[in-house]
Amino acid sequence: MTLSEEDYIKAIYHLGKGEQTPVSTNAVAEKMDTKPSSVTDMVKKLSDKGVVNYRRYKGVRLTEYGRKIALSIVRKHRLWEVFLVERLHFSWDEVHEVAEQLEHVKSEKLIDELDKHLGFPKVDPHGDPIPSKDGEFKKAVKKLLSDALIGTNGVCVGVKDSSPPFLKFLDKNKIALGDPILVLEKEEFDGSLTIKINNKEMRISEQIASNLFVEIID
Amino acid sequence: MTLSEEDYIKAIYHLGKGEQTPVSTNAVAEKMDTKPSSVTDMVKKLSDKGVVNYRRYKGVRLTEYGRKIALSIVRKHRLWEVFLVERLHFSWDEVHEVAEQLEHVKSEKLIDELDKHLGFPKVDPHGDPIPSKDGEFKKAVKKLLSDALIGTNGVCVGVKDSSPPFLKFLDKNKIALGDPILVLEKEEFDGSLTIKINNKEMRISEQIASNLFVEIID
DNA sequence: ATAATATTTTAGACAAAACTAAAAATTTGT
DNA sequence: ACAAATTTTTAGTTTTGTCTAAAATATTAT
Repeated sequence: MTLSEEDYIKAIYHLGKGEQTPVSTNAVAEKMDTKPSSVTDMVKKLSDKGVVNYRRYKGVRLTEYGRKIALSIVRKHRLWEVFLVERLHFSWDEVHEVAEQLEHVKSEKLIDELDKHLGFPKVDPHGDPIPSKDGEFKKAVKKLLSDALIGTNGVCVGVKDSSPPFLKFLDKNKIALGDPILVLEKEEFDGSLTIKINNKEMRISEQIASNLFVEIID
Repeated sequence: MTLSEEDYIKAIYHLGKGEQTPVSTNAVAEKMDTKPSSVTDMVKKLSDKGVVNYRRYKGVRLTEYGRKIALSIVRKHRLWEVFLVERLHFSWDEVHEVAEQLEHVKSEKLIDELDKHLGFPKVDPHGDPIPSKDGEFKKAVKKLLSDALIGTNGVCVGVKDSSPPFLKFLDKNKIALGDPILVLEKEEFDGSLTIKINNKEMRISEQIASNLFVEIID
């Protein structure tokens, strides 16, 4: 697979929400910042290679083979993201561009050893699950903290609102990405939550909770 | 710089022995496993960009600007090699191909953080020096271990005698290329050395020492 | 249902980087 | 010095991935 082919495969994978639904030419073009005619050309090539199913005017979707390739790219991307954040002091919003490049490096040993080196992480710094070597996901569910049930055990994996005031609030309250969170109580009246984070109980408003993404472990 | 341009720059750099001497079109073609006519084309383009000086039929050499680029690529290549060997359990002869890919990843922060992460290594696993960020080398000198002074810190980089018995000896004593060596003591009487290698002290005869090349860090 | 609109494909061109075959310049051998 | 051999360049193609403009198909709105 060439670099360009891999980029298309990844785009089709993401647009297809992990599979199924055929993706429109225009959608791919938009996502890849290219022209629809270019997409048509590439999609024909990928079809010849058995990576996608394509019928003109009807959109495109990955074959089982194409999905395998997509998952291996996603796996590489997310493992590199973990490496960048955990070992090289990148912040979680700086990693994407670099991981985008690293994901194209070809070496099975490299990625297996990287996985081992990082302790076989299950999610990337944004909380998205990392496919295993054989293409399986640990189905981790990402949801807003405000949507979590009482008793939910999760990991703080992202923010919806990334404005400075909100980030500053998190910082001041020592809430960081990767922190485990347990939901203890939920107030009917205002939707505020009592949570346990870093072994400390605290109460947060509905507004805060609805801007924090958590990943539910099971 | 495109990937291809970077490869040419690196080839010209290496063939020019770190600078100076003009390099022939044929030599570049041979090194890059391509045709001389392709080299001519590319070299013209690089000349237009100010990366090389080129006069037809007279060969090509890097400009000061081109040398800067070459050094930054070499720096990346060698830092990645250190990473692969020290952190991901690659052996020193497996790293080249992968480092060849990683060296093209563009991110200043990535390489600076990697450097820091690895503890600012001065040489790669083959004992070749790693250019610093501003393009300086710690001029590494290669000499026979038997010629090294007490206290010398170096890296094992080659053998003079490459006969099976000698190589077998090295293997049995877990002395491998890339291993760092510290000279602790030198016996007047027979020239035998006490060295520290892989965090283990051992004594080796003058004969062994005079067949092992080491690269001295400073 | 059909005209208007939007999407997608086709056809033809272009740039980058490679190649082949032939021409030009340089180097070598006598 | 000059013919032969070698090296290098030029000219013309090819492939990959892109683009524009125009044609074809699908969707939507009346």
